[in-house]
Amino acid sequence: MCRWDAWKSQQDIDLGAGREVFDYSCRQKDGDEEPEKSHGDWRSTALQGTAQVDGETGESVPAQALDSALPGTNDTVNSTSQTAVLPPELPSPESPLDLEQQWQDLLSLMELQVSSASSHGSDDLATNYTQPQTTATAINQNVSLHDATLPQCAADFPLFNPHLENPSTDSGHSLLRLASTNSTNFDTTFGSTNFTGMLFPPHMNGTSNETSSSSLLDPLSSLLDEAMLDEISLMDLAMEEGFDPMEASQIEEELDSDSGLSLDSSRSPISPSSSESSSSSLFYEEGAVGYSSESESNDSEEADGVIEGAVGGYQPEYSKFCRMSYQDPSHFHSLPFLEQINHNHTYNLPPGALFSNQYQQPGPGKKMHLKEKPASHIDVHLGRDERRAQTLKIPFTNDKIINLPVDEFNELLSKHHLTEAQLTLIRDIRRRGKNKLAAQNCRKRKLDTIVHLDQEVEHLNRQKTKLLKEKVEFVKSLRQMKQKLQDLYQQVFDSLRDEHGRPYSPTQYALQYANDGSVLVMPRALATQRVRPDKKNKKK
DNA sequence: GAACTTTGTCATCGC
DNA sequence: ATGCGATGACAAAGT
Repeated sequence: MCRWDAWKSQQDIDLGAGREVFDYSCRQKDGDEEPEKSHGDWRSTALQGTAQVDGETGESVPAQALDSALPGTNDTVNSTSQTAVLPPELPSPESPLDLEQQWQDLLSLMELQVSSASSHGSDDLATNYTQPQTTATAINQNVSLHDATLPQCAADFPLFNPHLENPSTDSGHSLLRLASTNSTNFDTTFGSTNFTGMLFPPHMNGTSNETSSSSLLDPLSSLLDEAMLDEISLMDLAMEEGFDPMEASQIEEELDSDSGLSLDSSRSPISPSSSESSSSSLFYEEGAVGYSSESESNDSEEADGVIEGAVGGYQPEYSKFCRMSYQDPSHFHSLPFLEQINHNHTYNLPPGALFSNQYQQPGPGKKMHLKEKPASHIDVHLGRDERRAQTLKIPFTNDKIINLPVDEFNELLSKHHLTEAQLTLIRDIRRRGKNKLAAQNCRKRKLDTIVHLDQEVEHLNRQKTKLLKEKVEFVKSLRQMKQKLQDLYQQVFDSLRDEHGRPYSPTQYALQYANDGSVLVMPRALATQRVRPDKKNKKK
């Protein structure tokens, strides 16, 4: 600043006499550059809609598991056949993702079964369930529940294999093994959780209710009630944060179009209605409008035409090119846009824009002159180099000084016999002029980078919304599956009969899923005890 | 007149 | 070593 002040003072002293000579023609900006002003409010709210997520769940059903669980016959509780077979051969939950997938599979599986049962198996179930089976049920003797049967229901509810194992008799309690084909299925599916908690409804009065459902499937409940519901809450929150269902279709279209970065028209750089067009528009409107006329005037004055074409990209057409290029919103969608920005160093000013001649002054000083000295049109700030050049009688224009290539510039200097002061000034003018352009380019690049980053933010927000929606769908599926599992449990339990053909009391007995995959009917008092598969196998 | 933006300039860095 | 572009920082002018 001190430097500047000193210099300016010097300028005033040196050039004071010649001010009115300079034609500080007003920058066209005064009249025409207003559009460039606005940096568009492209930061508009992030798109909140999202593509519809396929709500279908449970597509890949472990059919073999169900099939094996669906013997279709009443050879259910076969006491001789050891381990009852409950076959859901679901893969081990290696990860939460796997577990989720298994849930999906199980859900679809159940849906199939339920539909099947409702369509043709209900009657059979009713009859067969009351039909005492000859096959011994896998009942633990101590509870006097021998010969518990699991009739036809097994066929309709493959979750429980009809081949009930006759549990060990030395356990001191009756266990009705309903199913166990292998030990890798259900237990692992449910994270090695003792199925007792899952399959022991508090009251088994034959009707499912909410209380029973809540306590029926503890693992499920934990899954849903803890993690999932939290996530639902998150989703709800996300929804509240601005998701507008009305925009969903629109956003969906955007996603479908694979645009990914489609811009709001209101933020389009070419939007004429927006007083705040995008920054890019600002840039190129500036380059085109703010300096094109100056370039034209320059053309008229630069008769020799040395400048034109001398410096690559400084043709007058360049400004138009830039403007047209960046008016196209498509340029905002891809990296080539940025590449263009980064490599096109000509999109700021035409060659003659700044120093077309010593009498033409670009720059903001015009307005000041209109206020202060409309007659002189002197721009103290931007015109100093020109004034100094004229004072030192530099024999060529500042335009040439700044824009000529190095070789031509040196050649030009060699052609003239210049004093040291003149050479110094010329080099300063060149340095400042180039740096001025560089600064303009730098600022434009910076703004363009911001635009691009903002678009990235929008895109990521859309992705986030989409994923949250998918998560909601998954949670819904889990809930449905949970309910179906509860219903299935209820039906299976209700269908069981002891050796006297009487149903088990839901208050005294419950189904328990052992670690080895078998399902047992055991007293509720023992339900809380974890069934050790190794011991059970020994009992077999 | 304060606050903010725009623009030019300088210093510095890295190529 | 030199030139040159890029960029942060600063200040003046403008809004």
